[in-house]
Amino acid sequence: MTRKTTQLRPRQPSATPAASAILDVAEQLVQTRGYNGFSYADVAAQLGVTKASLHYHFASKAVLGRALIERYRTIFDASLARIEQRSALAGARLQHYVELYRAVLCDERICLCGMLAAEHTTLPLPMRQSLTLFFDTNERWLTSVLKAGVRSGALHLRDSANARARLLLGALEGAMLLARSYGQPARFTAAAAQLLADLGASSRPGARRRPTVPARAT
Amino acid sequence: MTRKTTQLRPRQPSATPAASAILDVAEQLVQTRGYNGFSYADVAAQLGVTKASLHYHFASKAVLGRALIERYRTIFDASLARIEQRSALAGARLQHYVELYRAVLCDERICLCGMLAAEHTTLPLPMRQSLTLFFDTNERWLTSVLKAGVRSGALHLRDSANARARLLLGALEGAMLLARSYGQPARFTAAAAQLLADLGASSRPGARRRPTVPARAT
DNA sequence: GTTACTTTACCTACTAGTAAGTTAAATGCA
DNA sequence: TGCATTTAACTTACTAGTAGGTAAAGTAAC
Repeated sequence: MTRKTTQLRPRQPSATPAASAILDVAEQLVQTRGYNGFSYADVAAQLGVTKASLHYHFASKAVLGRALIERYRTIFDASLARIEQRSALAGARLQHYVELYRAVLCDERICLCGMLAAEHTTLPLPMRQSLTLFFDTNERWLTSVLKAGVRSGALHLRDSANARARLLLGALEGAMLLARSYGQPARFTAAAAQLLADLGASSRPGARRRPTVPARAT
Repeated sequence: MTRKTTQLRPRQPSATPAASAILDVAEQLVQTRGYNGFSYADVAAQLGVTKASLHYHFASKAVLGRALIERYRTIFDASLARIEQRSALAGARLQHYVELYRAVLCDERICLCGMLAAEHTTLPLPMRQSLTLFFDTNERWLTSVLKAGVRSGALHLRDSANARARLLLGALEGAMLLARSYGQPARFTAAAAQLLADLGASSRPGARRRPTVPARAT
């Protein structure tokens, strides 16, 4: 009698090359078609493997979905850290933040978490929790950048930095949504430029609306 | 030989009470779970009829989906017309426009077309076309309201009325998305208030930022 | 007795998920 | 070093359930 036959679960949760390839394909599918708009069969077909093989790496679709958000958030966090390293000014940091979104959109995708937010009510609890974590992280980062911008005099807010951060986050997600459904990434760029201009930040990194130090002519 | 057997399609496309009940249920389902997140079985179960009965009224899911958007747009258009009748000031009109969205959100839904925009790539062509029509209509209406507001001096825009209309539309859709996934409608209200304040409109209908008549102290 | 509507009974395709067998490489140990 | 044993990484072949959709018969009212 064969007792210990198949036993799922690889050593490292999702860091193996195969698992990461699955995540790549699944991510693209969720960002274009949504969580309810793709199946294990789609992923398997694109990778040229069987569905069962996917189940070996990610026991269920819910587990895969969660891993997707976790990885997305990790990579996003790293991008935010890089922005802080490379740019000191609030305006430039926001500029680069917008650029993160633009890159996604130009790949004919929308933000993974924006998409999942739409499907929120149909998602398993762990996915909903990870989702909130992603938005919270973004909100906190934006809030701190906005606060710094206000302190330095580069930005001018009517309302609290936190409220403005939430507005920005939602507005960028919404702008992506519409820009993609029109197939016009420029719609997103235009919206983002206005949102930043509303903060008193100019649309080009380095420039200022009311420079504290006289701007050097080139 | 039975020649003329079952022949689908009722006289009036979707105006019968039964058809409109189907649309009601389907609309709620799409607004909460998405087009790919509900099935004919769900609608049938909620109405206590069979799936086949639904197919009599709406031959396919795509047909139902299109009818959903068309009806939504018609009703939305009527609401916009009513706003124009009842309010003359741009600020008040925008206020009421926001109120349309808020009502949807407080019903634990998001905008039908915002949801469908997320699922855009998976939708049949007719639905995508109707969707664009909805957004175009909204954009035009907002543009005209903004233009009137600028003319009257009630609003102040840095950019074109059209660009600002697109921003508003996207920002409101995005704010809904996030507010619902947090289960906090107040997040939407806060975002909307800021968006209107950014136009130089105050957050309460009737009031102004720089009143031409001195404000009465209470 | 036709028109409007609904049901029963089905179909095919696809969904997530599972059980058990296969292969190739890593590992334990004589 | 050589062979046995694990184990990671799959595959084949299947499950039960659901998806959207159809054919034909039944009912009820004008």
